[in-house]
Amino acid sequence: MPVDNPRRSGAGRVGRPRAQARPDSDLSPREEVLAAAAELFTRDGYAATTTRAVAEKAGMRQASLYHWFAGKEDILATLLESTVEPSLGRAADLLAAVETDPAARLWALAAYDAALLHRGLYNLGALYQLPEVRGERFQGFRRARAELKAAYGELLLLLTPGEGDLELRTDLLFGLVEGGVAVARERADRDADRVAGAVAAAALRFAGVPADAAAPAARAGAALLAAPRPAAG
Amino acid sequence: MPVDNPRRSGAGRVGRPRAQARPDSDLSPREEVLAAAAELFTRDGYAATTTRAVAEKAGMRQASLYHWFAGKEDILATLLESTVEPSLGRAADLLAAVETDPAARLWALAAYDAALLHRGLYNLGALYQLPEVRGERFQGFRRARAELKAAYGELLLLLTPGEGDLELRTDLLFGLVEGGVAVARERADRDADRVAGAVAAAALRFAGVPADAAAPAARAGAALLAAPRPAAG
DNA sequence: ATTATCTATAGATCTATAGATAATGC
DNA sequence: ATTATCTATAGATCTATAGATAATGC
Repeated sequence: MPVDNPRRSGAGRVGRPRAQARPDSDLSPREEVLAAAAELFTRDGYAATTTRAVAEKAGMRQASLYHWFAGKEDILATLLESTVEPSLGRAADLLAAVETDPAARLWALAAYDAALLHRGLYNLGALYQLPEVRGERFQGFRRARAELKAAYGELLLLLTPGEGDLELRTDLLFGLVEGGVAVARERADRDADRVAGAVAAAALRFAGVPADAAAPAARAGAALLAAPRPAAG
Repeated sequence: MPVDNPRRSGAGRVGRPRAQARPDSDLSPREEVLAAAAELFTRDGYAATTTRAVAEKAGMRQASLYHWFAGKEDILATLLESTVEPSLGRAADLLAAVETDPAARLWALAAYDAALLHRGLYNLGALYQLPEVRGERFQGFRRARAELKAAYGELLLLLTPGEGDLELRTDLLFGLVEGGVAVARERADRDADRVAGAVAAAALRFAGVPADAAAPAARAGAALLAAPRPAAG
């Protein structure tokens, strides 16, 4: 089986050289494939993207893909997992910060998550809807996404105790973030931070945070994101 | 070219009989194809659904599809258009009702739209994200959807005059409805009206409607939907 | 004559595997 | 010996077209 982090560049790479030599990319071949796939999947759609197109964009032949991934689904699953994980890590930190105003924590979670969905190559938000994602290989991703949603739910409960239908309201809050970014992303001229701030403000209103409390909560939330993350343990 | 509404059932249908006779369906062959495609596209995804599967579910052979539609894309475009159009009609009525409280009108629009997205076979909300939808055949759909979004924007402007960034906030409101329904739909045990009510309530909060004004606005909005639609002028 | 269907199939892919090859590692 | 790549291709589809056929309409 291939090693996760082979020497990335320079002379003296193990293995047969590529048919099309390319400038050194600083990425491992595995990462090159993921980056290529992320761009093509989001631009052209998962089903419409061929393994050949991914491989060529990554600088290798179609068959070489299979040295790094079990198949096309494996690539998608890896990408999806890598998109939720950072938000999930943040969510854990924010849930643990029990002394901090829940409104600030919700602002921080929504802003972080929205910025991640918006930025980078990855508008994988849209891919969540894919029926392929129902398959077994995607269980890890689905679990992580459900956990992230549950974090929104916990903060929402702190902000609106006593209101019924928490589960449905959690789904709508989560849908606001994912769907809001998806629609906002249809215009190319917006930067991630602006969208993230607007999404986070909307999340606070959704959670019933009064208008005069919103601005301080946003400031506190931004400060949470700026601070170094607490060490695990 | 085929006629839009051929005799739907009974003995004496024009044309060669189907290979697999079926109980009369009350639908025209065209409608049978659309119903079959709607279910398969949303269940298995557009790309993963073959023309053969659609045809067989509709009770005809694969090639017979092409008598009614120019191709697979044509079927999808027709479906998408038919999903937005009713909401668009409602939106026009609601924008014209200038004497009515904008909060009630926004409630009505969001609830109607959400219920439509949630109900029926059609969770075509998810298909909006498809890269195929960028093609030329989908221009009509895209225009209709943009017009629907603009209606949300007009009501939002009435409710929050003076707040900046109206365009981005409109996108987020629209994303809240589409995305909220998409996530809420992941659980099968919710009925459309409950989801629609929750989405509409969230839309009011998003638009800054104060908590004590929300319940009356919801009642007035529901009344708007219950009343017969005004005749076109 | 017109219509709605059918059967048959050309042509175009696309994924994944088999097996060879050209580097470095030891 | 190990690794990362390559070339070649089997096998499986899938869409859309060509042309025939079996009803009703007039």
